[in-house]
Amino acid sequence: MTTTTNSGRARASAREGGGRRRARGATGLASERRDHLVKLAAELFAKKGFQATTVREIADEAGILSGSLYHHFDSKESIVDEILSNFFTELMAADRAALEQGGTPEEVLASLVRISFGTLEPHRAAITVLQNDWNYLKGLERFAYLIQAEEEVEQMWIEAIKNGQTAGLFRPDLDPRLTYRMIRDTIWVSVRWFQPNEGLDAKVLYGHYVSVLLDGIHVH
Amino acid sequence: MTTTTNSGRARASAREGGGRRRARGATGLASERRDHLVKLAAELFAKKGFQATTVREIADEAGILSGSLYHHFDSKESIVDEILSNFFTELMAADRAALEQGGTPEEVLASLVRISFGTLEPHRAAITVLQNDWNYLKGLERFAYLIQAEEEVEQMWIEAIKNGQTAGLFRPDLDPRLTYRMIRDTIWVSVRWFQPNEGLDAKVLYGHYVSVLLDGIHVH
Amino acid sequence: MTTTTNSGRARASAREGGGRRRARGATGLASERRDHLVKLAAELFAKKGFQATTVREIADEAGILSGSLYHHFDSKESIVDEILSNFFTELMAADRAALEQGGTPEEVLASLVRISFGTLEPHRAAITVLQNDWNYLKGLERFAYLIQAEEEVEQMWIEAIKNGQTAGLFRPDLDPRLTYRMIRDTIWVSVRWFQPNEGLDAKVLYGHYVSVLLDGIHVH
Amino acid sequence: MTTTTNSGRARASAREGGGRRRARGATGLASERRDHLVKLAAELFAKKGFQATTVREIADEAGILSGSLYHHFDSKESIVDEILSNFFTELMAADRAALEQGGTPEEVLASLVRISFGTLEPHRAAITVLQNDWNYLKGLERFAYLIQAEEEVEQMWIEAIKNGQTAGLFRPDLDPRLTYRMIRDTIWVSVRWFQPNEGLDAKVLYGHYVSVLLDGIHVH
DNA sequence: AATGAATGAGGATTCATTCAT
DNA sequence: AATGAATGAATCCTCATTCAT
Repeated sequence: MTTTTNSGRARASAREGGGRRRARGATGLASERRDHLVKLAAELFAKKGFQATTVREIADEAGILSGSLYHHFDSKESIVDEILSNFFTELMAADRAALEQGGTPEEVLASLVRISFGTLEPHRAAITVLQNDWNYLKGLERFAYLIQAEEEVEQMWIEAIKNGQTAGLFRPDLDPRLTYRMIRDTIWVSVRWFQPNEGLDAKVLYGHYVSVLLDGIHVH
Repeated sequence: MTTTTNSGRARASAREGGGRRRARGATGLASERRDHLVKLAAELFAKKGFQATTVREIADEAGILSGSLYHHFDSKESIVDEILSNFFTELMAADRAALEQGGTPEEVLASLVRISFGTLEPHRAAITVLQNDWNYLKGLERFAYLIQAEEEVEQMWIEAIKNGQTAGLFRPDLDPRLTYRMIRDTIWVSVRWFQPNEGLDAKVLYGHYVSVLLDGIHVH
Repeated sequence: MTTTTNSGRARASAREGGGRRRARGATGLASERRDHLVKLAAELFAKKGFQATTVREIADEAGILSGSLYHHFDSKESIVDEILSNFFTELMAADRAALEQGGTPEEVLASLVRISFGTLEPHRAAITVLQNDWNYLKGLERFAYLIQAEEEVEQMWIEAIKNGQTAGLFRPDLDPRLTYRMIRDTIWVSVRWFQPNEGLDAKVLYGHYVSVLLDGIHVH
Repeated sequence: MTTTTNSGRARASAREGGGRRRARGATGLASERRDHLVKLAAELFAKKGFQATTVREIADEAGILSGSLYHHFDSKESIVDEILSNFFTELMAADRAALEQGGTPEEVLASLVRISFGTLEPHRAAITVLQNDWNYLKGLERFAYLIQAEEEVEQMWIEAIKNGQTAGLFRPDLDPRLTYRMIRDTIWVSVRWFQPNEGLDAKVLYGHYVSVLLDGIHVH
């Protein structure tokens, strides 16, 4: 079991070798305090970026001194690790379930899209960090597992898209991988500007995006 | 005249009152040395991120000492400023020209898309920085002008899309603003993974994206 | 409450909005460590000047690393701020008390002079900094409050001198403001060369100066 | 002959060893350009302080690049050296002349005071630098000669004061050295706040100061 | 007489992290 | 669980000075 993540599911390689702090209980429940701190940090990371957020700012937000954070976490990286692995664990579990449940290719693809949109609000911070700080984080060995997780997700989408093409539902001239990336990017990047309030909620955005992706902007 | 930008066109407010270094000559041509340094820095910013790139790394790349960079630039920020304003100046000039040239709404929109794709290679570094570091840079007063530039671009696109709807070419149920953002994001985010070599060049990507955006992935 | 001053009394405008470090406890007592560091810094500032004293020198004197100073202080400026505001707070409180206590104009003026001389030893460092580095420090916004403090002191002196003139004790042809400045300068500038040991103590100096100022060097 | 000073008179020890730049012609006339630069630098040193004034600021003021200053001067220090030695050379020459000319002790002392006041305007910058930056400059070997110059001045004053005491004109209970310093400080420190315009000119200030020093502020 | 590019040494400051209490 | 003090390495930037042109 890793020292910093509960799931471990999303994590391809469990970097052991330590566990000096905070093993979670067998029940899988972490301390509320810890979870609270992760949430505070997530907000800050999303707002200011991972690098630009200092450990002191996180501690200030929590009303403690920066050194005290290290009672809960190994490092600043382990906090963001927890945020990101939580997100991927949930996303992949949902994606797998969608594929296992089956249905028409269109239904499966719609499920995948809906799942992605569904993460936009509960995991807004994680997605924002991924958008803004991935370029930096990907350089750290510790986050290599995220690349593998992302590849697994990609495979699931490509499979769904190919099934749709085989079934004659989706245009056969489209490259499944490019199509996946286009959809993925278009959804996740929206965290940059999408504000769930304002009369534009996630459902409207979802409807609009799915509609364009499926039928294009042309009048047919 | 600002000390950090050549064009000034993209820059809404000329922040004077510092400028002890490096005004460009009346010809509008900067020194070759300076331009070279900007290019080196752009590569590094794109690869490692703005914050994660140290001034020393830029200097090392140029074969000089870090302090010597300050003979050419006021600050690290003024380097990235130059990179970004160059990009926006060119993009906006091209967009404006496309609108002025006119044509059918479809032609205009196609031009805007083609222009955006066309910046992907010459301004790859700028776009990458914008994708990865904007969250940080937007917090700096000095980059407020970029927000205004982006808004002007948005208006041009929205106008083109609306014209297409009025002409009955584009689906009237689509929100022009959401549509613009979807297209913009989808194009620019691709710098994250798009490598122009590999048998997948910008034209193929362009063709694929335009095709999906115009006609959707559905078989009609 | 400011983060850098204990008294706040001498400080005309409380510059809030930073203060992530070091608020003093409710008791108004700073940590001994901090006070010790301020004293060390004061000595160095007095000896070498504010600008010429490096943060590393202060830290060296304290036996810690330069970065560690920032656990206690926001900046080098906030250290000197503390030194100077302590001095002004005390001086002004004493001056106010002297005026409130009343007495003949001569007694009041003598009190003011005695108070000024009395600060020469306990606040030698602050006065030295004021003499040597004021030209630099006055350019910093943060020290604008010192100008106002000085003006309040001037008003108290001028009042005392005018009272003496009204009472027929002091020559009516003298400009109270010029007279004040002459006395003030003459006292404080002496820190430049006055060494309290050497058989010339502050009392002798005080006696000499008061005698000349009151009666002149002429034989009458 | 030194490389940086014309007079050499005020300079106790002629630091040779170079003379690679700017020897003055046998006529004692330096280039106008050089004198102009010294004047510009003097203004800046007086306004901002010696340390706080950068070589680039001086060059900017002269409309040249900072490196170009080194065609005229060895170093920043040699500029201030020229400013200060000019001042001392003139002051000492005048003081010597006053003593040689003789007269009653009162006349001699009055002359010395008048001479000091007389330097306030033409040498305002030098005196200001001396007041503000002496604490720093005195630490530099190169300026040791100023200490000797100052001592010579002190001796002249003390002699004059003693003569006055012997003649029964000045109070015999006063310490001549303390009296000198009091007068000297009181005059020179006034550059800090004294602005020659404003209806308060040097003559009024002179009259006031002399009057107080000679007769005190008491009504007799 | 001046430029333009660079040096090199240092300066204040930041910040993740450690650790004794 | 948390404090308070400190570390140590790095960061951006400054500036007097040099020198080939």
